[in-house]
Parts: sequence; C-alpha cells; structure tokens
Amino acid sequence: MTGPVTGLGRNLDGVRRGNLSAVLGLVHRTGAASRSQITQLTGLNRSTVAALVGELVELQLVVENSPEATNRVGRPSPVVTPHQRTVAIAVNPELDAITVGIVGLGARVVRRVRREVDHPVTPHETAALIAEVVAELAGDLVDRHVVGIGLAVPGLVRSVDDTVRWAPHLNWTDSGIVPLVESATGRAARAGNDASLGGWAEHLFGVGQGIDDLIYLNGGASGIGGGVISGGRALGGHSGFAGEFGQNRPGFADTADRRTPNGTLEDEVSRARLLAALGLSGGDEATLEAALLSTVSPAVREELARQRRVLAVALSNAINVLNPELVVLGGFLASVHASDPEGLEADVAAQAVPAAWEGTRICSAALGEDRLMIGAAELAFSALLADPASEG
Amino acid sequence: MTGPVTGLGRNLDGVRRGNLSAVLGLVHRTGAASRSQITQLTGLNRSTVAALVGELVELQLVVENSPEATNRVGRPSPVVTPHQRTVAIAVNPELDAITVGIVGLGARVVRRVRREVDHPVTPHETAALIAEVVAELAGDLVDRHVVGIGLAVPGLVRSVDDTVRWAPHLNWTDSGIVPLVESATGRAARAGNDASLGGWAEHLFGVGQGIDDLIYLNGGASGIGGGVISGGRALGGHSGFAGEFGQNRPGFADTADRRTPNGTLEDEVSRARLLAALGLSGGDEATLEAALLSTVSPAVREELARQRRVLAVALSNAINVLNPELVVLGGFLASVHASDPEGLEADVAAQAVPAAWEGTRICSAALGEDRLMIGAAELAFSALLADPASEG
DNA sequence: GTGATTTGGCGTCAAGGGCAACAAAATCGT
DNA sequence: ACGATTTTGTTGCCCTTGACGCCAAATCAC
Repeated sequence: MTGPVTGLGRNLDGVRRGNLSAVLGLVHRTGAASRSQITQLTGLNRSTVAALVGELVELQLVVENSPEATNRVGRPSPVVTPHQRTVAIAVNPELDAITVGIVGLGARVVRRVRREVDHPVTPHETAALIAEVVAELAGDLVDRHVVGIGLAVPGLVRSVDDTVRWAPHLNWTDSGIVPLVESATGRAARAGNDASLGGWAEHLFGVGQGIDDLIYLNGGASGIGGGVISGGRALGGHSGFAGEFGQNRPGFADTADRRTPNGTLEDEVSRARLLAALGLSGGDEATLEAALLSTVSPAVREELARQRRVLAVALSNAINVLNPELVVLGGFLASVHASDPEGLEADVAAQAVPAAWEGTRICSAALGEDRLMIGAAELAFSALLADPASEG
Repeated sequence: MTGPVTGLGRNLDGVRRGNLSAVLGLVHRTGAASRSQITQLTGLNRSTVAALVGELVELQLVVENSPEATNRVGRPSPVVTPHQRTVAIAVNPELDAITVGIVGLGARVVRRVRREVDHPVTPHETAALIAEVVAELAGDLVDRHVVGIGLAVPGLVRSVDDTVRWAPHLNWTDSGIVPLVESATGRAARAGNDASLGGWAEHLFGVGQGIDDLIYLNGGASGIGGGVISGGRALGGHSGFAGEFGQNRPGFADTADRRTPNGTLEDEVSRARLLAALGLSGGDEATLEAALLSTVSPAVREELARQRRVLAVALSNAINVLNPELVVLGGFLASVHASDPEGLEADVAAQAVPAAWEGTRICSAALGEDRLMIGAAELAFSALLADPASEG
C-alpha cells in the first residue's frame, strides 16, 4: 500500500502521508488549531483539510470540538486538538536518578516520576528499573495508546541505530540500551542525546518556538551539552554526535582567565567551579541560581564574570559558524547569563562577526524540568508524526 | 496552474514538480544516467520516469541517447544527459580580478575569462565590467539558453535578498549588487558567499560527492572562509552568514604558538605568514604549495607546523559541534594539510571528541579553479533545478 | 536459433487534491 | 427582529498523476 519512503521520487501516497503529517504536526506543535487555521497554514484546500482531519479523528489521534465564541464574523471553525489517548513514555537516566514521564501529544506532561538510585546503574539495571516504573504507572496508561519509549541519554547516541556510543557520566560504552529497554518493557524505544533533545524541545515548545536557526547550550552537573537547530531541522551530523560544545577549546580574550593548560569549555566553565566559589557542595539548579544572583562575594562575582567571558568566546565561535537567530542557555549557563546579560552580549558582540551577531539574541531556556521529558517524548512520537496512518 | 510553494501541505503539482526536479537534479549531478538508473534511484515507476524524462526532453533540458554496449543482459536503457543548450553565467569578483565563466548543466565549464583590474572596483564598476565581459562572450551564447547569472562574492551575503552585507576584501558594505548586475546585463542574477558556494560545489561534484555532512574550509589571500553541508543541505543560518570559521578564536594547545593577543583563526593561520616565512611576496596557489612542500628551511617548516597545530584546534572544535563525515581543505589550507597529513590528523584526534572524530576524514579539495565557477553556476541553476517546468 | 532476462511503451486504473456550488452559523446593520 | 454579509463546513465532480499489467524489443547464454 505505501511506497518506499526512501528514494528521491515522490508518489501520491507520499502526498497523503505528508499532508497527514503536516496537519498532525501542526496540531501537536500548537496544541490546538482551528480547521480554518490549518487550511491557511498548510495552503491546502478546505475540503482536503476536512478529509485529513476526518482521517486523523478516525485514527483517534485528534478530536474536534466546537469552538468558543470568537466575536468574529462568519461560521465558526471547529477546533482540532490532540487526542488525550495517545501518549509517549519519556525517560531520562542520570547518574543519581532516573526520571520517567508520560507525555501526551501537544507536549502535555501527564506524569513525572523521579526514581533515585544510590549507585551508578548499568544499562541492564536501567532497563529493569524503567520497566519497574512503567509498571507502576500502568494506572495512568489504561485506555491510552502508548506509541513507545523515548530516552534522553547524557551521552553520545549513534543516530543510525540509537546505540549509546559513549556516556561518560553513566560509564556506558557502546551500549545497546534500546533493545534492552524494548525487551524489558515490551514496547518500542528510541534513544537520543539529552542536550540535543532539550534543544529540540525548546525549539518546538519553548523560547525557540517558530525560530528555525538556534543553538542550545545546557550547563549540567556533568558538563556542557548542546544541540543545533538549523533550517528547522535538528543538526545531527554524520553519526548523530553533533552539538558537543562542551568539548571545544575556545580562545581566551584574557589569558589570565585560563584555569587549565589546554582545557575544554566545560573544564573552564563549570558548575563545580561556581559551587567551589560559593563554598557549596551541591544543590539543585534553583538554589544555585538564587545563591549566584544574590551573592555579594567579590570572589564569586569574579568567577561568574570569568566564566561569562570564556563562554562569550565559545558563543562567538558558534555564532560565526552557525549564524543562529537565537542562543538558548539552560542549566547553570542560564545563571551565568542572568548574572549579567548585557555583559555577556557585549563580550560576544566584541568578538563575533558583527553582521552575524546583529540578528542574534541570547536568552535563557523556558521549559524547566519538563524539557527532557518533552524532548524524549518527541523522539517516541517521531514515527507517528512522520506517518500518522501507519499505526493506530 | 502551480500551487503555492509555501506552506506545509503538499499537492499533486508539488509531486510533479518534485519528481521533475529529482530527475533533472540526478542527471545534473551525475552528468549522465540511464532511464533504468533513474528508475532505481528515484524509486519511481518505469512509466513515470518515462513521462518525466519525456517532459524534460520537450523542455530541452535533457537529451536521450542510445546507450553504448554494456555487455549486460536485457534491453538497453537510453542514457539521459543534460542538454548543452542550458547554461549559467558564473561570476567571481575578487580584489585583483573578475572571473566570468559559462557553465552548463552537469557542471561542464565551457568558458572561463579572467579580467584583471588595477584598482578596487565598486559594485557599479563590477556590474558594468560583468556586462562587458558577458557581451564579449556572446559568441558562446548563441543558440543557448542562459538561466541567469550567479555571483560568488568574497563576503557576507544576506540570504533573503542576496545583498552583500559586508565584503571587507572588496570594501563593499550593504551593496545591492544583484539589481545592478541585472540591470547592466538584462539577466536574472543571484549572489552567495564564495566559500559556501565552493563547499557546495565540492559536495556535488568534488571530493564530497555523496557525502551529506561535510565542512569546507578555504584558505585564500584575504583570509579563511568556509561552508557547512549538513544532511545534504547547505547550512546558511538565519541570515545566510554561516561558515565564518576564519573569524573564530580557537584555543591554543601550546600558548607559545600564539602570534596575536586575541586573534582570530585567520590572523594566526594565514597565507601571508607562510609567504613571509618563505621570504616571498606573492604568487599563485600552485607555486606556494610547491615551495612549501619542497622547502628545507627549518623556519618555514616550523611555521607550517605551527599553523597546522592551530588549525587542528579549530577543526577539532568544528568536528565536535558538527560531526562531519569529511573535512575538505582548499587553498593554502590544503598545503598546510599536505605538508603533514598524519600530523594534522593526530592533533585533531588528540583534541576532538573521540567518537566524533572516528568517522571523520580530512582531505584536500578537488575541483581547483573551476570550483567557484561551478558553485556560482549552481546558484543560477537553483530555481530551474527546483522547478524545471517553470521556465523554458 | 531459442530461451531467459531486462527494460521501454501503452492502455487502464485508482487515489487524492482542487474546485465550485450550496448550506450552515455567526456578526452587523437597520 | 430580520435580512445582509461574511466565513467556513459539506458535497459531488473533475483532473492530474503515479502505479500496474501486458506486450514488444533488445541483448546474452547455450
């Protein structure tokens, strides 16, 4: 029935697939869209949109509701919203805990469960733990259609087969976590890099909505990860390892800012150095940010300023090469930014190609704790969004 | 007749357009392809391919020839080649000369004329000069269909309207060169960044053939430019300014390698520094490379090695972020590479993320002097390749 | 020369989006 | 309150286009 997706040629099945995908994607991304809006945004005929929405309704992927009063002339257009029945299971394995969530179409996070672990978990243990938590969440899954499991892994994930090439934080190497999770849970799974998925989530539902060229840098406990969106597409590179900004070696405008002989960005700009300056040993992101923004200690302020200066070089380099419209900073990098936004922008402006910097903004991430859940769920939804008719 | 190209939706016209584009693009990129090859590569039905090729023949964009003996069983499949009638005019304005060429579909460079100039030319002078040279080439254009003019400009070109935002080498700022050339020649024109177009040319017809993720760095007299191909698409960024690797500030594995306080890559790695080490004042690329590879001077060898070490950091940074399959080096950077390929690779291997570097190769560019002609022509061809039926 | 294999040509089919006419549902004007 | 206007859903028909099946053509192996 359906032709091969591969190949340069397009066939009529592909048109139908693409249009179903466009409509479902629109409803998914916007959360709700009227049929007339869909008609305008897709450029398709009213009758075509009616048929497409009808098919999506039959597939139980969307619902049509009568619209609220809009105070505009003309027949009101029914509002199309994602069907609450379709959900994905999102997983984020970290060093100290595994977070599992249930996320519906439209990026609605239904549940989020954080399961602490007291020792570094192996892929096998992780898969078992995921299966355990998913079993506990069974109550939330009745009468729901689970499209699959998406894993946001803090490490390099090979794009061809979703194997984890290297996750230093978890101490995984060449791990086929996906089949482990699939056999432990009996559900289809996908895996991706956490920062790349976070960037994708910010692009679709966060500060990057509608922005097709952005870079996302996340400062976590283990280092700095990132993702690039270019032309509305996630930039994966040949193997899917793109976005490793933290491993870059930036220049130093002032060599006195250097703390390591030939260190990487994440050696120089790190949460650990900020905590050390503060005299703290840990704490979550919110308390770190509060401590940083309220401190009066000159040493802390200077460390913040130093990290800001080093970050500015790295961002300038990235802006020169990628010419993004937006730079999104998450984690402790958002705190570094918030401590002196104008200072960071001035440093970047001084070092980036002026024309490239002109159109660029820097801002902090928006989605907070849901970011990785949404990004991981997006991975699980991707096949459905690309071909809504293929599965029920 | 044709629906709007904009919008997420696909219609039947779009299928036809896309298929014509796929077939013409295939013939263009490969230079010649049999109907059966086209059938295989596009995944379309034989009858569909026959209709598409027939339409392209009617449009005088391709020709069908009886195939040479293939020594294989079965009815021979006619070979489809680009029609020699369709050409583009390629232009590369530089500081010391303007090069104008005639390039046919399939990247066949028919003519190339270099017109020296004795003073920096303004956009107006450039347009007049182009018109003059094009008029001289009229003999080569009889019975030919010229799709338009493509300019490869050494500077930042805004993608929305092809204006030259900044071309320091030519001393142009915010120049609307395209309308000037159009009114001077009476032909449609497009403009793009020279290095990005060079990278695109290497991707389509050079060492990057079939490789969908590559970065291209070109070392010229005026500095280092570059282009990124990601997922088979040219990475332009928000405004089209992406690829300015030369303006980056890389780290230094050995701070003794640093020659400037807070210099950019092209301050540290430059043709001028190589010429100075050689005691030369100028010369073309071939003589420079010959001199560099045959030198016995320790000072020159050390300068080469220093530039190689600095370049390695910049390449490592780029590989970490973009995870390319191939790094293509052109101009004097090809010489820096050729002077010690293993040394460069070893330095990159030591500093890039190992997993990302594993799948990456470094090589020198292949197309030589035709590169910018082909890249600029590609710009002129792009509308035709995207929608072959739109124009005759 | 005959059979096998590959591929082009042609007629037919079916799927799907465009289109136009009509109907329905809201607002606006009097 | 009632009609005019505007916007949009609904319905039936049309047309384009790629797929499919059958046959013919061209080459190779024996």
